[in-house]
Amino acid sequence: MSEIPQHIEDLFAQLNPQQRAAACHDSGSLLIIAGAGTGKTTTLSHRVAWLISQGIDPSRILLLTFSRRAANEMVRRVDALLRAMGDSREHAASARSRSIWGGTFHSTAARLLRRYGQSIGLPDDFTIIDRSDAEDLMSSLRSELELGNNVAKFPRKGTLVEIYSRCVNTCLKLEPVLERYYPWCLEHVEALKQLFQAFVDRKEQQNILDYDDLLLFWHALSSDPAGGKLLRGQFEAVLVDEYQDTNVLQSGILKNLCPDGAGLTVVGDDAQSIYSFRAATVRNILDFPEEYPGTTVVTLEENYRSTQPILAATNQIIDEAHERYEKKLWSSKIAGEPPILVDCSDNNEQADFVVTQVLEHLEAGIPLNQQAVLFRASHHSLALEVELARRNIAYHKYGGLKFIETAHVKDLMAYLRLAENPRDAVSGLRVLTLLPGIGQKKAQQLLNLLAESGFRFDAWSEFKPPAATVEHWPLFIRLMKNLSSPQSEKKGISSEVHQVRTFYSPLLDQQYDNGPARQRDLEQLEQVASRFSSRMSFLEEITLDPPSSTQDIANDSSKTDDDFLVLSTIHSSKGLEWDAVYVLQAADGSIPSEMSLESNDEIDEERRLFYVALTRAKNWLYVCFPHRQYFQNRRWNQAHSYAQLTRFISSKTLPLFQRRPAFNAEDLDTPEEAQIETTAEDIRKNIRNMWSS
DNA sequence: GTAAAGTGTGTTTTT
DNA sequence: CACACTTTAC
Repeated sequence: MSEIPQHIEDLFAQLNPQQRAAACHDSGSLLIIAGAGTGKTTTLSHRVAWLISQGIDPSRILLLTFSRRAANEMVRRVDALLRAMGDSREHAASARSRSIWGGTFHSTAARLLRRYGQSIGLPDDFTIIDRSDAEDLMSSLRSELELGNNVAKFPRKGTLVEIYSRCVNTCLKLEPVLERYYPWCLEHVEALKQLFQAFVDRKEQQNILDYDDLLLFWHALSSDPAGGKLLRGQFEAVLVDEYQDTNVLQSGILKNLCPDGAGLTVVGDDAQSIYSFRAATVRNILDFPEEYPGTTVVTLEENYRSTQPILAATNQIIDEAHERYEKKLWSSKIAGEPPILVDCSDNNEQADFVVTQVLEHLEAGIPLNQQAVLFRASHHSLALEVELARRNIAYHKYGGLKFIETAHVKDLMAYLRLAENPRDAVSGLRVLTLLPGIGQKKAQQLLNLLAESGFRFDAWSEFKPPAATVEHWPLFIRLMKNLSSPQSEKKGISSEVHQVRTFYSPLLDQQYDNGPARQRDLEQLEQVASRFSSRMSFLEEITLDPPSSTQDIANDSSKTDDDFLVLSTIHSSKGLEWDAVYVLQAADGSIPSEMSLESNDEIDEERRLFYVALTRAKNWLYVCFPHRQYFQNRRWNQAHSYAQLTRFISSKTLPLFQRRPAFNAEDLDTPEEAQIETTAEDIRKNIRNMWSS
């Protein structure tokens, strides 16, 4: 460690010795094992500030995080540090921190490929498709090639993309992937090969890249002798957050960027690896020291987040994992409430309990935004959402079905994407089949016509539309021509959204129910669009970093400081923390998920997931266990079974919790009104069901 | 031949 | 409730 000037010394004095060692490490490869709540973000931002203070040009620093939000937060903190370091040029400080390359692997890939992709023969005007677009493409190729027709158990489109994606991200061939993860698909190997081949070809023809391609081409670019040199010349320091959730392709990219590890810093926690379904491998972080000999390993174990009673429980839970690397988190916050295991009769009572407890904390001065409800699967929060709506409590839900994935939003984006890239037949097919009277076949003919004309929408004027299409057809052509005219760009992207909306609104009302609500979504999208300078950047941002909740979109610009409760999947809660945390559905089958019981590896990952959920809590932790589980099945409407407590609260863990029922007996007869209301509803439901088939 | 309406089945997590 | 597949309508 080199000598530290006094004014910088002061800034780093607030770090603990391990954090400080990490932040001020020299340029050799560095692995920071950062347990939950150990000040990872602080350490990483100090490290970036340190590197800059050592004379590294910020534009030659690459900071890879798992979301753009995390990247922005990091840059903000670096900025603050640079100012505090007394950079004489105040403005210079923020300009410098802004020039840092920050973002996700995927968004960074897009940026780099637009700049340098041509050197490996990739056009710079590609458009990017998301997961469901990839599924649509896969599905239309499947029917085009007539694969899997009349064949039992041919994988569905979602599974097809999953298999394909896993092959790409693990860098494995099809057969081993099938054997390991999809053995029931082995009989279709040949069909799959043919299909995936066509999938690759088609994406090339259409000048589109999917999520996997972004990594794949970045990897290819970095492997190329010339391309690799270019990228290595671009970056002097590379820092990676959440390294436990990277995959083989991503670690390969890093290896190409920093072959001997010089300038490379990775941060993560093997106990929080929860993305193996996305081909992330915990081996990346575990084997890092062998991959880069001479690596300095720093372990952060002092937890600044949770109270000791909460840590005692979470430490015990992670201790029981099959494979793990020893570290023991400790906290100086000795005193505190024990975590509470709440017995609920069913998920309605669970919802009731959460709302009651949330309000109690609110009255005691804990704002809603310092409280969060976490769950394994998006639908686990349904009953709670109903209750929150009924009692007028504001909430934001993260994870699950995103705003951007709803059909009407996808429709609108497809018009814009087709205008941006007329070769994009996925979007073409989508917008054409929206027109009444046009289905798969006619749409395909029209797309062929478009291709033959050199992708000029004029070509469609020759088409004789069927009766149902007549009134829409000329308007549609005019819309597409307007959007693709050079003048359109000048008027701004939100004017384009407006034009699309004008054309599409009547179709929307016809196509879907709940029209007004959907129309409102599109109005919001128009608002959002006004913040973007070009159609390309709008499309790219929206596909690579979609707003994670519908409410975010509404509030983003106006920054309403309305207080709201956070509802989130555990996956989306990564890296965050709240004063009070409520975990729903701590029952076997939900946590761990029924779907992930095949192997010890899968169960271990579910355990880590539970661990991640619990370690989000600072002061209060409630784990809810609804005893009775209802079946959603239409046929067995009223059926239920009695669940088991999640296996992750073992006999050794249980004593670390305080166990109590959701409501005490005396509480139960107080809210009489509500009591009678629900009872009546139950009776009606039962009566109705007596006559339903 | 093609589009649209109808029927039966299975539900995680996300860049 | 969306998906794959089937039947009916144009």
